Amino acid sequence: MKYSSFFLRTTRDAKEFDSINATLLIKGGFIDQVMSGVYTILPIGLRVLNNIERIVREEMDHLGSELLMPSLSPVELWETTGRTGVDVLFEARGANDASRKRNDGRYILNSTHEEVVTPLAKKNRLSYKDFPFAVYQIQTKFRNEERAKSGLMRGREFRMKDLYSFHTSEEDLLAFYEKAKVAYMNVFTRMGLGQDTKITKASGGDFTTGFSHEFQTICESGEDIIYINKETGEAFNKEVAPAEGDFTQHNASEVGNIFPLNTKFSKAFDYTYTDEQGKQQIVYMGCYGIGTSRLMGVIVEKFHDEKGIIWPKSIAPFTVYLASLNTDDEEIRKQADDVYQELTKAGIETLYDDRNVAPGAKFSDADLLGIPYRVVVSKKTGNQVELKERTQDSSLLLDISSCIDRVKS
RNA sequence: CGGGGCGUCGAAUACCGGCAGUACGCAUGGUUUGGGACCAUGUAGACUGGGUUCAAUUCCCAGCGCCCCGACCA
Repeated sequence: MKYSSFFLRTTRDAKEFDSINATLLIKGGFIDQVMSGVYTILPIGLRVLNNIERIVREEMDHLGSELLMPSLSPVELWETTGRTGVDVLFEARGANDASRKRNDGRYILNSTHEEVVTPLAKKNRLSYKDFPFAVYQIQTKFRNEERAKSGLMRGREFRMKDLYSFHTSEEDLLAFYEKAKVAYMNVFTRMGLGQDTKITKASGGDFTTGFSHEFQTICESGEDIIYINKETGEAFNKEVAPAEGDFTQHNASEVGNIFPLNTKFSKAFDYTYTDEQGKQQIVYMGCYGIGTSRLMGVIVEKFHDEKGIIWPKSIAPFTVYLASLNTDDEEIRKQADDVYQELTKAGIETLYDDRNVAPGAKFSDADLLGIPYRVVVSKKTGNQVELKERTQDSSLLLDISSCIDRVKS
């Protein structure tokens, strides 16, 4: 991708926002605020989000089948489960519904999808032979947070992966629940968050009288407080923290949350299956969420320095930032074009800064954007290139082929 | 949802009851090119509605929006 034709604009003098992720993502042109808690994901930001969601997909495909449910649903479904009173729900109606005297103009902008997925499953999974099964989606969710804040950490519209599992017994549900924990940790580990992400006991909230489990990433700007038992390593959300024991306290941000729903929604929708004896039995369900856009914010909070973002290689928007200096020199321009071709041919995703701007502007953009490798072509580099990692201060002068080998290794 | 603050060129800010300023960006020309270069010229701005006043961007009221603190966060 050539910088000059990419829809990307960084700013030098953006003001400081209430969180590091908001400041760096806005300065770097990853996101643009449309209103409180609502952001456009700009092209370079979308590359990151897509990478995050690709990893989530790869892990979730082991658990269930991907589908896509709608953002809009009829309010009647929510009346069935009694969740219309939840105050984060956005209600929507057609602009002309009132004047047309229609009374079917009430919709919910879905904040989660139990109300959609349970009737769906009930349509075609009715025999014990059909169980267990699970479906998931990655989709935009709406929650009317009373106070949106901290950039991507707490928006009113955000991206989420939500998976729903269906079982013939509580034991089977719990077995799947443990498999989901493993898959979740794989996701966070692949993004560099494995060490600092704790499976945390939390309240079951509206869903269950028992515990749910949150995946909490220890993070200064996190909105939650968790306690970790020094002896056992067990983690607890503040809301369920036990009084006994020796604990360390941490700020943390919730990147995932899983609930054993048991029969809450199957009862509401009267979802039963036929067992081997021909009898009707109630279905057991679980739900499992990962906030993918929030993950993007948390990763920035975890991985940055005074110069900008430091993306983990697995989700970086590009692998290489290619900067050609001395762009008015025809020969160097041509050499940089060739290096760009070579990198691209080698399958390395490259942002080629071909702009006619001062070298410092290119270096600071490379740092701010957090791309893992920086490759420089200039009159100093001769017929070689200079390779520098984002995390290191020193650079190496290399032939293009050994540069490619290093980047790919 | 309680409390507070703020709305000024594209973004950031300043001053002011009487011609709205700065540096950034953007445009044009020239000089530059290893850590956000420089010169010249140009470009563009007072959230909306009402009130007070000879005169309102400035003071008052309302609305809308944004931000911060707290509560909330299935």
